[in-house]
Amino acid sequence: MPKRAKESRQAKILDAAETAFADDGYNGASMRDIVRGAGVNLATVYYYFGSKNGLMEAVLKRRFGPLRQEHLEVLRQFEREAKGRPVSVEKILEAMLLPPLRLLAAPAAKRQAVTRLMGRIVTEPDAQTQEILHGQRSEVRAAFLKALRASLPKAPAADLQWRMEFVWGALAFILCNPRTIEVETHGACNPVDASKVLAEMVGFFSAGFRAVGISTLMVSVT
Amino acid sequence: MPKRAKESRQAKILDAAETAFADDGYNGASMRDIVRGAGVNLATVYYYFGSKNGLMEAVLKRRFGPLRQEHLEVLRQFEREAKGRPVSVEKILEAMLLPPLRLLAAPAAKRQAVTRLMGRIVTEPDAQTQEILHGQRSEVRAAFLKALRASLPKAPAADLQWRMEFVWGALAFILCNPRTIEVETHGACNPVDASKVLAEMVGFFSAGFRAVGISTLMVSVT
DNA sequence: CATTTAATTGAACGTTCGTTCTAATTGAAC
DNA sequence: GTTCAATTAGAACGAACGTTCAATTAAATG
Repeated sequence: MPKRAKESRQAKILDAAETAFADDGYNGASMRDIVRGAGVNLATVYYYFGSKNGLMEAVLKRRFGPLRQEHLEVLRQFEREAKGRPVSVEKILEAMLLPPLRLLAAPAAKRQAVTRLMGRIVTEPDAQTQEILHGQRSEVRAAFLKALRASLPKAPAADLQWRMEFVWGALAFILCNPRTIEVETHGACNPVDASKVLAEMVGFFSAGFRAVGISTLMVSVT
Repeated sequence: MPKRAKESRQAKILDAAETAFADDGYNGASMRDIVRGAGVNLATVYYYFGSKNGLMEAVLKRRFGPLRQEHLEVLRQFEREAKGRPVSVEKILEAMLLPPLRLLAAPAAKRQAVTRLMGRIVTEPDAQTQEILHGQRSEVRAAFLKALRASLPKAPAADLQWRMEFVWGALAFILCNPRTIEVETHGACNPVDASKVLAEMVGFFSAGFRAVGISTLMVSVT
C-alpha cells in the first residue's frame, strides 16, 4: 500500500478544490481545473472523494469542522472566565466573530479562498450543500443564543434571534467581499485588519443588543 | 415587424432567467432551462440578448435599476421632509432598508427569485457581474454615506463606512436566506414580514450608529 | 397583393463537463 | 523475489453546455 504522499495528495486536492470552488462556485469550478491545480490525475479525485459532490463535502468539512469547534471553545472559555455570571454581550460577540475573522488574517493566497468559500455557502441554494452544514450551524447558533438570553434576560427571544441573524449576515458579507468593501470605501475600510474589524463590529452590535426592546418603531411597508 | 407578444416574450425570458439564475446561479442555470421556463426557442434568447452574459446583464438591470432609483428617491423625500436639518439615523436606515425589503413582500413565486438573485450577486466573484453593478452601487452608497455624515457629524468617517457595510451585509443575508432563517430560528423569525424586519433592523442598527466612537475596545486577534 | 423587414424556428456545431473503466505502477508483507 | 492490495494513470463515455446559422414564419410597408 503505497502511501508515498497520501495525505499530502489528498490535502493538495482539497486545497485546489477549495480555491476553485471559492473562485468559481460549485458549478463554475470544473474537476479538470481542480486536478490541474493539484497536479494530480483526474481519476485520483474520484478514487479519494467519489464524486464532485463528495469533494465539496470534504472541503467544507475540513474548513468548517474546526471553525465550529473553535466557536464553541471560545464561548466556553468566556463562560468559564465569567464564573457563573452571564457573559457580557461584548464577549459573546467576540466569540461569534473572532474565529471567522481570524480567517482574514491567513496568508493572502489562502485568505481569498477560505473567505469566499464561506460567503459562497451562505448563499448556496443547493440543498445538498445546505444539508452538510445544517447540523453544525444549528449547534453553534443554539449555543450563542443561549448565552445571549442569559446575558440579556429581559429581551424578547425573537428580538435576540433577529439580531443574531443580522450579525451573522454582516459577518458573512465582510468575509465574502473584503475586496469589494475596500474598493467601495476607497480604502477607508481595510477588511484584512481583523482586530479593527472585530472592534468595529463589537462596538456597533453590542450597542444594538443593549438597546433591544427600546424601539417601538412601526412603519408601513406598502 | 411582428410584435405579437414582443415585450411579453422578452419579459417571459427575463422572468425565467431571473428564476433560473437565482435558483442555480449563473453557471448552474443553463440556457435550455431558461427557454423551457419561458416557453421560447433557444435561439430567441440569443436574438434578443446576444449571449448568456447579456441575458444576465439584462436581468440585473431590470431589477436593480429601479431599486437604485427608489433608494435615491426615498432618501431625497426624507431629506425634503427634514427641511434642511439632517435626516435622523432611523430615517436613513429606513431609506436604505425599505426598498429592498419590499421585495420580500412580492408574491411567493417571484419573491424567492428576486431575493436569491440579490443575495447571489453579493457573493458573485465574476468580474463582469460585479462591473455591471459597480456604478449603481457606488452612487447609492455615496448618497447614504453623505446623509449619515450629516446626521452624525462627530463620528469618524471610517466608522460610519464600516457600519454601513454591516447594514448592507445583514440586509443581503436576510434577502438571501429567508427560508434558512425561518428554519434555523424554528419559526421565531419570519423574514416575509417586511415591516417587522424593518423595525428590528432600524431598532438594532440605529442604536449602533448612535454609539459610534464610544467603544474603545481593542482585542488581540492572534 | 407583393415586398421587405423583423421575429422565430429546428438542427447542428465544437467544446467541455462529470464520471467510469481498465491497465499500469507502487510499496509493503511473506 | 513473489504476492497482493492500494494507488495512479490514460483513455474514453455519453450528456449537456453555449452558441451559430440557414431556413421559415409573421407583421408592416408600398
